[in-house]
Amino acid sequence: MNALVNKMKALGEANRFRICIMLLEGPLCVCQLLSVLDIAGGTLSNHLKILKNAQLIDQRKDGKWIEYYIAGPEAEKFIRSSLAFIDDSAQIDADRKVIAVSDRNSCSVVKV
Amino acid sequence: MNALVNKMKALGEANRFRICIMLLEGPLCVCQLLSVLDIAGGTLSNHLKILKNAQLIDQRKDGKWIEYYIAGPEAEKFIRSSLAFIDDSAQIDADRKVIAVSDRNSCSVVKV
DNA sequence: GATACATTTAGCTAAACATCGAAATATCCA
DNA sequence: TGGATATTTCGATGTTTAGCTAAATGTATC
Repeated sequence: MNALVNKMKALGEANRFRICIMLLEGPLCVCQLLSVLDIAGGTLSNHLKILKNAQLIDQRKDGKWIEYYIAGPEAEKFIRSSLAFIDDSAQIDADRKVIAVSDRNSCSVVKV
Repeated sequence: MNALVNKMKALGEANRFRICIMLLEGPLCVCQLLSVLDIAGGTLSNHLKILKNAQLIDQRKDGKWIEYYIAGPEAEKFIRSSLAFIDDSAQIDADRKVIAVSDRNSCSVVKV
């Protein structure tokens, strides 16, 4: 039961929820996530650690970047099943649009 | 999205999760829940308020007691869908056994 | 109305958490 | 090697949360 409760707790925060939904579309590096979310790098790193501890996501190195992705089929099923209960998808739709055109080669961490 | 995130956050705590699972079996009064959970009455009352704010449960008066129950079909679907992802159901099975024989007429709030 | 039981509220503490900014670490490329 | 970019770690801070106890409120029954 506790593993499930941890997953729920991990998804029970708006930024982390948005991260997971975005990762359903495919792997993303930290700088891409950062370009969508309005939080500091350190904060994002912490959220990613929480999601990883809950076994919802995992990471791999890809050259200069670190890619995050949904941890596995079980995690994906769990996150997808939550989509059925979304009341207002405006934020999610907006995130998807940004991510769709996001390019890791041009998302400077330095915010203007 | 936020309503869903609130539901997740509400279920992302072990005692509250257990409460919801027990209520799937049928309405229960506070003293019955109290006889299962190892927390103080004030703490339980607070958890119930959080679950109610998340629109997962609701309450009604029944004479001397206050009955809590799953808020509606949507809430029930949401909670039930989580059952598919439970890793270890020992706690839940145990709770169900206690609740099955629980009687609101003989569950004194005064703990011995 | 007094008493017993059920529940909530209030006031408190300690732990957990979200956040920031800055420093530290890692990688790539010129 | 050095500069640019990417990411994590660290220390600090304010907020939230779970928990307790005790007091307050509500209801039923004698």
